[in-house]
Amino acid sequence: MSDIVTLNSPAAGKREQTKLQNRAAILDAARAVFADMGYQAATVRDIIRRTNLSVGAFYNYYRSKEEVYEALSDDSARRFRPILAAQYEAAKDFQDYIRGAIGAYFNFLVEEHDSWQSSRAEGDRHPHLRNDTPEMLAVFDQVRGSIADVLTKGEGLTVDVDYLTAACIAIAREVGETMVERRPIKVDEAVEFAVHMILGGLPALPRTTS
Amino acid sequence: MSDIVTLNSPAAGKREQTKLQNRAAILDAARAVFADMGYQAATVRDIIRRTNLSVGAFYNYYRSKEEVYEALSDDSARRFRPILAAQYEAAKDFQDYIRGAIGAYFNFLVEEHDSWQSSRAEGDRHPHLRNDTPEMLAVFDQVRGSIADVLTKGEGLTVDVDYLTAACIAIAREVGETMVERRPIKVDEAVEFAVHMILGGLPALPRTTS
Amino acid sequence: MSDIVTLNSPAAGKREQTKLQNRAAILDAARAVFADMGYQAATVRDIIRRTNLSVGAFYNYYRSKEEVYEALSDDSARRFRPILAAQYEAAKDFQDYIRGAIGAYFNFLVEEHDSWQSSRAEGDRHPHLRNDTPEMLAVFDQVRGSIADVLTKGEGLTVDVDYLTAACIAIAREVGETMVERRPIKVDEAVEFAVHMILGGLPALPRTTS
Amino acid sequence: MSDIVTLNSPAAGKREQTKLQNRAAILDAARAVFADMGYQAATVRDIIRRTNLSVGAFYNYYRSKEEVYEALSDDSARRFRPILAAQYEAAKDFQDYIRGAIGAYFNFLVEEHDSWQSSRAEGDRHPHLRNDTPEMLAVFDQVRGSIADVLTKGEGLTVDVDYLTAACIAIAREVGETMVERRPIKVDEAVEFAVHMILGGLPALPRTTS
DNA sequence: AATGAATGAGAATTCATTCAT
DNA sequence: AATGAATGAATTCTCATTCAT
Repeated sequence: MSDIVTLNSPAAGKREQTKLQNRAAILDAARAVFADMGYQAATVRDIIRRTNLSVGAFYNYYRSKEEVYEALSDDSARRFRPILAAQYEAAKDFQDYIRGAIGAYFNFLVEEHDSWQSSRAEGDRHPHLRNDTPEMLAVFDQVRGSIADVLTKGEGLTVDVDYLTAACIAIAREVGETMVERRPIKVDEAVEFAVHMILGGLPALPRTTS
Repeated sequence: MSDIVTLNSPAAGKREQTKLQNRAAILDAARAVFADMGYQAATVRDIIRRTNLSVGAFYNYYRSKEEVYEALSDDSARRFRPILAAQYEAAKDFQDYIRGAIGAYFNFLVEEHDSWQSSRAEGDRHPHLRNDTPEMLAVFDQVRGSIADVLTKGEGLTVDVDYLTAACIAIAREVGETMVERRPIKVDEAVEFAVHMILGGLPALPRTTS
Repeated sequence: MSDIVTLNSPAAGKREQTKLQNRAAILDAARAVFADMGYQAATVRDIIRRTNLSVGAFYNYYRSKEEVYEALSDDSARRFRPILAAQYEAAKDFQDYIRGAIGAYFNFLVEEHDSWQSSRAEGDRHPHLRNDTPEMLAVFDQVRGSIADVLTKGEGLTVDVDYLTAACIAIAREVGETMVERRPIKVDEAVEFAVHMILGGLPALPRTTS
Repeated sequence: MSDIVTLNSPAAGKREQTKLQNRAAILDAARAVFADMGYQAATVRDIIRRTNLSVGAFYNYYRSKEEVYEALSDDSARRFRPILAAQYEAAKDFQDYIRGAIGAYFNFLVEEHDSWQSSRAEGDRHPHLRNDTPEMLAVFDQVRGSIADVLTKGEGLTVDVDYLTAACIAIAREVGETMVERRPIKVDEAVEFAVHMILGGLPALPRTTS
């Protein structure tokens, strides 16, 4: 949830408090709504309905539906970035890094997932593809970037970086998605699977001639 | 005056011809539009704009945007099914099958890709996630099903089938996507990569205790 | 039905025959459709669907939906006019005329009614007002005219002619409507009722001072 | 600053005021439009055009054209019902009742008529049949019901109740219509006419054998 | 700031009419 | 003439955004 920063920040008058809370409320509602019906189908009224606020108030905080979308992306990215960075710091090598990043991502995923009521009401045509949420897309970009980063400067890996990045992100994405849809959710198991899938495949990959 | 009936394309009046062309034109336009902006964002007008036809004509052929969506899915599935089935027949074992299926899918992908102008014009918000096309979703479902099928009845594979299927489809999806976005398109290279990624990872996977 | 004149007219080539038949077929279909759903709600396709003809053919015979409406009016009026005229000739006095006119109208009504399948399918909001058919309106105008006519030149009737005409037409209309909705249809009974209602009321009416 | 709450129209904020006015404006416009071109032909745009409001506003107040229709019916019925009930109470016998009901109806008619600008602008195809307004139909139903009611429980009247009701309503309807189209409007005269027409005709009616 | 009604551009769909065959 | 697909204006309705209170 996005209220991490809203409380106890020094010099927060009651007014400022309320403003921050409302901002967060809108983001939370939007998160849920986008997850339920996708960005396009979601209406501003859908969002504020999950809120104590009025349509007007919505536009006091965000200039448009799109701005909320972006705020959501930024928010997620902002929260996920330090976690990923920490993994990066702590990592000894690529294998270590992958394990850390996947772990971080899967845990993040579970937290997010919990925070949605996931009302998942009517005929959801794309059940396996409701992670095109602004949040997730932003996080994917991060992970993608960091994987590419590690691979590029990594020890003599002469594989196709584009493909490997794509594969890593793909595995993380789909295995993660599968994970949160099972009961009970076993994060470690999923991490193990994804990690072994990636790292095990690695030695077998065709070498690039460059 | 004598050759009216002699043109030996069976049962092809000029009228019927045009109708088939129009039907195809709408499908093609819809394909492109869905690929460019996604199903939800696409409007009927967007579709017919890429066509010589009028709004009315659209509704002569399809009752709604959704019907086009389904036609597109059916179409893809229909074309892809036999190819996949052939691979299944020819396959000796899982490895064989995977290679065949991936190969078939990547070739299919290239064909599809070629058939779109891929105008990919302006504000493309999700460049890396535009394979949630009806076409692709239908094909994914196919591949997913057949992989699960092979895995299930396969020789003593005691891995998590859900995860493995997810991973396979994920790799195929994203590597394929990456492939078609590069110039020149090297199908074989991509197939090699994906296949090795999957098969190489296999032995390393955690065994299920069941 | 409108095919009274279509057969055996001298000098009718096969072509002319067909044309007349088609014309009549359209009118018949339109009659039924207008009766079922009203002029506004009826579509040209609704009309031709009850026909062997194509949309194009429709416009070969009539320039517009409205023209059919008018043709229907004309047609009815043309068929009803001589009947009414005959009554007028035969009538000795106002009472005689009223009886004759009402009788003619009610019989006409029953014929018309029979000629419709009266599919009367779905939610008909105005069951008591589906006699605003072009046909009926035209006939009403006729009757209205002739009643006014008789009254005006009639023997010293010093009543309000406008009102009396209105009342006569009203009674004829509604009693007639009621009649055709009952089973079995008893024309004579209805005629008796309407006639007595009108004629019985007559002596009681306030005299105009002129 | 002190009198904000003191304005003693009970619970009437300016906002509420405006809303009520808009609601009424839409109803008025709809009344006029339905009267001018009939329910079927009328479009929502026709209605809001006679208003200061926008299309959107229409849908803030009513969900569809049909809902306006119903609101109109309800409105009329609601206003007319008590008047009719009062007549029913006051009436000594059938004759009394008829006079009262007709009188009430004609007065109601004049009020309604006055409240419309009756723009009756262009191509008015059915000048003599524009009382198929939701308003009027609702009122007819009322009158019809109450007449049938009185007749049924009335003293030994062995006439055909269906026909008599139809005839009464018919006379009221058409004479009323004629009345409001004349200048000057003389309500009493019209009432006299209609009442005598009905009551005078009564003794002459054929008896039912039951 | 908060409210929620008003706005109006734009979406889906229908249908009278035209026109190529 | 007959056919029926094509056209596009017109209709209903939605929804992001603005604005008066």
